[in-house]
Amino acid sequence: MGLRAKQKADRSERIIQAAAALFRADGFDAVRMEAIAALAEVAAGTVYNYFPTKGDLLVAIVSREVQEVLAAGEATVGNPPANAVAALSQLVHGYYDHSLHYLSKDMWRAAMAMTIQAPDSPSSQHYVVLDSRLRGQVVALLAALQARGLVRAACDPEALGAMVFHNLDAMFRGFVTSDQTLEGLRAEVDAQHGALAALIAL
Amino acid sequence: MGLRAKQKADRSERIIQAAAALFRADGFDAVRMEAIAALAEVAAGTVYNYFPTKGDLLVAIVSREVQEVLAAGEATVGNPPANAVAALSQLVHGYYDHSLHYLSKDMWRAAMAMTIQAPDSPSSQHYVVLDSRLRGQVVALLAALQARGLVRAACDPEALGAMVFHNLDAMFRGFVTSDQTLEGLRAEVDAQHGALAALIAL
DNA sequence: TGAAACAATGAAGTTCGTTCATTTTTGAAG
DNA sequence: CTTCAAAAATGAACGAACTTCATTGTTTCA
Repeated sequence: MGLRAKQKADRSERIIQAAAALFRADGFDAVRMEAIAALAEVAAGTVYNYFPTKGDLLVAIVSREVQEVLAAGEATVGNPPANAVAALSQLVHGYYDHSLHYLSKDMWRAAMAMTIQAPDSPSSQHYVVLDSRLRGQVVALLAALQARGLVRAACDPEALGAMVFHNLDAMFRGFVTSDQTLEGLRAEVDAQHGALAALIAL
Repeated sequence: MGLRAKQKADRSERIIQAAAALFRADGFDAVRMEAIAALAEVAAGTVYNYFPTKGDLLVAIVSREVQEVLAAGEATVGNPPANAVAALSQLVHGYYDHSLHYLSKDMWRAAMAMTIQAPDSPSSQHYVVLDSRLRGQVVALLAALQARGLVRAACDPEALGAMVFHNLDAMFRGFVTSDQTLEGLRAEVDAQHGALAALIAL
């Protein structure tokens, strides 16, 4: 890697770190691009050579977050607890417990709002891909449980997985748009998964 | 009703109508408050005597939409088809088929985005109330079906109703953020409700 | 060493939602 | 009918920050 490429990687990383720190501290809307540039020790215009819009900067951080929970989720899907509720809990708690590692509630709200309002922008499409990867993981978990005889054969993992994921997503949206705690969120989904498991578990 | 009150009602209605027409035609973001005021034949400042922000104007239109589908849904809840899938279909198709009556996809996206990004604003809280009324109606339908012996007694209508509603909501979000047709949307949820009914119906 | 390609710089522009001092209209009392 | 206080309408001007782009600087390679 030549000098130019190294500098590019360095700057990109510094910009992301600066943005993440400021977004968390002051809120997405309150942070000016100038401030990010200053903390990253570049000029404002330079930020735009790396991230086309302020929103792309946010999505880059979200992406990091989601990649990590996806990787952690692989372990659960590959070797799930021998119980439908416990397996779902393990996967979902993994998602939720890491959700505030890089991001704040405010940042999640900004990312979600952007994705809904401008679904055709490249960064929104990136977000949608991450979302469907998470959905795929829930589906895969249900399928794995079914293969192990822990979920009725009559269940459709694709349809039920989608429902479960949509529910997770809605609960998470409720979490980031209120002052609910992580404990409260976990308790709420666990209750729902208990109700569902009564129907699908063997 | 005195002249002053009548004029107030008149102007409020004219402003809503003007906003609805322009939002549909040109998209929420593209419409300037000046244009709404001009079409309603008032001054820009006057609009703000009736609606505190541009977003409130949008939520007022959404509110009208939701009030109407809630009223229509009452009929289904009070006298549901004698079959879980048919009952859910009837209720949900009522929601979906009316969703583009006053609003466009773009307007739904704008309303959803606002509500997520600024959940504490009065108009967002209004939106949340409407949302939970809809959720309550789905729960009430499941409870009604259960009372008629069409759904297993072991099911928890509260938990399952919430899951079903969150799923409806997610599918609708997918609809308004893509070029999916209403037919496509209906088919998708019907498939999921079929999968669910296999588990909960008697 | 020189020049072409690539990247950084940072000051200025643009665009609307919103505000508010001023003017106009309304309603009721004398 | 007149007066006047309260309510409402008016529309010009503001403000704020994301993004652009002409200019300047740096790296690469023959």
